[in-house]
Amino acid sequence: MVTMRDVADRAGVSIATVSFVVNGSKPVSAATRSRIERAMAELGFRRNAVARALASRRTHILAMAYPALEHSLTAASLEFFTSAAATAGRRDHHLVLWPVRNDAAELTELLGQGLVDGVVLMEVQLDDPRVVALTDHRIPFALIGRTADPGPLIHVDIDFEATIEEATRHLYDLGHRRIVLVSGDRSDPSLVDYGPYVRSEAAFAARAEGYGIEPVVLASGDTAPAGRLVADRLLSEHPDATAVLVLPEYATLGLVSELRHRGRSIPADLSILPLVASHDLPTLCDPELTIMRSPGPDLGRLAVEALIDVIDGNPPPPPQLIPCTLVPGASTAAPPIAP
Amino acid sequence: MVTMRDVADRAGVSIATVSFVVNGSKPVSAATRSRIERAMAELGFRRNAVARALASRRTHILAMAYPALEHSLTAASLEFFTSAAATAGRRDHHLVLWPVRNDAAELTELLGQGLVDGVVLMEVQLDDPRVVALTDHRIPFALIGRTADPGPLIHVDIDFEATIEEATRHLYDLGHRRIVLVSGDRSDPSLVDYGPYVRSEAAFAARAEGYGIEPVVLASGDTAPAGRLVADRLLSEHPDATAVLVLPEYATLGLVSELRHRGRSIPADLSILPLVASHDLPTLCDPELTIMRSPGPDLGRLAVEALIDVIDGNPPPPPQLIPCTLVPGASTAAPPIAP
DNA sequence: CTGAAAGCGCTTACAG
DNA sequence: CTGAAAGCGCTTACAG
Repeated sequence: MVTMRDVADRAGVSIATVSFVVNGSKPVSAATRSRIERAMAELGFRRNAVARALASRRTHILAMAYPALEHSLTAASLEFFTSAAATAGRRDHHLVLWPVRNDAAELTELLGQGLVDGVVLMEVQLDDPRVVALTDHRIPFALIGRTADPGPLIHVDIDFEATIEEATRHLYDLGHRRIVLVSGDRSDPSLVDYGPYVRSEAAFAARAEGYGIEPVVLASGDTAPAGRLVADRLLSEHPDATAVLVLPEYATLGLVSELRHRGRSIPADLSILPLVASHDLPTLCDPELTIMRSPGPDLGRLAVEALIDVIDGNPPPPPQLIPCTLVPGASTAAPPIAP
Repeated sequence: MVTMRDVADRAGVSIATVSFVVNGSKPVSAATRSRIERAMAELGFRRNAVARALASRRTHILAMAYPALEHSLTAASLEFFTSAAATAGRRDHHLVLWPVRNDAAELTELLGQGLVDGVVLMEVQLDDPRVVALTDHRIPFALIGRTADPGPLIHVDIDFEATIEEATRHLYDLGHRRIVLVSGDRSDPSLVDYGPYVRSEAAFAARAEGYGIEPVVLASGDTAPAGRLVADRLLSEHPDATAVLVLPEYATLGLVSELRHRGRSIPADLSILPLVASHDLPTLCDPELTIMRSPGPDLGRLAVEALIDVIDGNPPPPPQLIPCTLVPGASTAAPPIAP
């Protein structure tokens, strides 16, 4: 391994000076700088990140905590990750996906080791023990999502109110008056308290009231089979529905497939509009879906930028709520019977 | 931060002795051990992993290199990751998903920093520059997949020959004599050289010859729309086919959906059998698919165990090839016209 | 069984 | 602009 010592010897300077040019942390004369740079190139010097971390108390590693062993990573989470990683790279940090069980203990264990400078937390519960652990530890962290009362916590999230507003208006303007929201399955213990479901249901209730329509909500797990089951309930319990907003992304697949299997034409008989959709969701269905596109890439980037700002000792940017945006496809149209 | 110094002072011993009990690296008398353990508990001591890494030259971090910015993580890769991470945890290591562009340069950059003790490489090409970079760097690594000639490289992979053999026999025994293999799109520059496609096509050709049937191969990208397109070609170019083996996992979704849309009944008219399927694939389709289940979890575990063995200086276990296993579902049956 | 000390490869006041 | 030196928090021969 080539060390700064080796470079310093070959360039005839002290290791401090080598450090100054490697980090650009202090002015160095052009002459000695070029001697050092040549020595580094000739020796193939690479700064050891572990030693740097110990001396500077910064590992430059950011962990995206991910409950790997609980459930599979969703497409939405992957969008956060990809964009967050790219942003971190641009700012001289590594962002890695770190499997951590969905409770506070394993996270605390990780933090105690001092390997990471900051944490990005996804799938935040309204009342999340991991947020408590992070706060107690005084480690910088950013939420993608938010607790019931995030206060001054650094966070970015989807603006569910604005998303529901635009989605509902889109359907209303097409003429729909019987709109069903398929939300998440709140009986699942890990989701009783899941912000996106809670906030969307509340926003839908408010919006529906504003439009004078009934706010019907069906719960569904986030899998294709669960989506098929909800298609059943939709047809039997709400046969007059003409449009469906869908929150759990994978349920959409089963819902659409089962509705078509039962002879319903989309969008002629029923309009389908997923509310927080990843990039690839539309092509997974036939017809290609109209979606509310998730701002996942933006959220991943903003979360990491805020996090690194705080680590650097800068004031954190204010929390940001970003709505999903309507991307036209072939799954929404006017209802079969004009109102 | 509580350090070993603090613990040593409170227990009235040297930091060396503290280190011995923390690591269990040397015998310590019961009396002083319990004094130290009490001191650690009272102070809430957590060993600093960065200092440990610098002193011991082992970070205990394993990177699963993942080309995040090139394409999204597939369900199959996630299965590797989850199982690999769990295995690493059991053996006192962290396995994290590290976004690294799919060329040698960024990987070399990462290795140079000395942050990781070993690397697990996925989506290995037959001729893979990353393998060269890893070898040159003399860092321990394990492949999930393999190069054209892996030689003594540590690797685990799917046994494509056995998988094709079992899948083809399953269909043949049901009575099928017109079997099409949907393989990957080799015109994609990143996949010209992709082992699973190359090896499966070769194995299928050999097997088909053994059964005296024609080895028809269609190429498809690994997306649902690509799967729809291949359904087109299947019906127009090979209208007499009665069964389809499918390699690109996501293409299966589009293929099945388009075939049903065109009025083909599965499995009455056509049997569909995905060859390397993740756990959740069957439920994404209706009817639920018969699949060749990927041994992803086994491969992830075996790769990490081999890797840690080598890092520990033990002889590496021999390479392992594991076939996919047939999991019955509702997408294969006898062909419509008995042979 | 336990301790003093060197050392891992850097960063960073401090001096000049 | 440059260097000598302390220090980051551990591990690990080496002695006793």
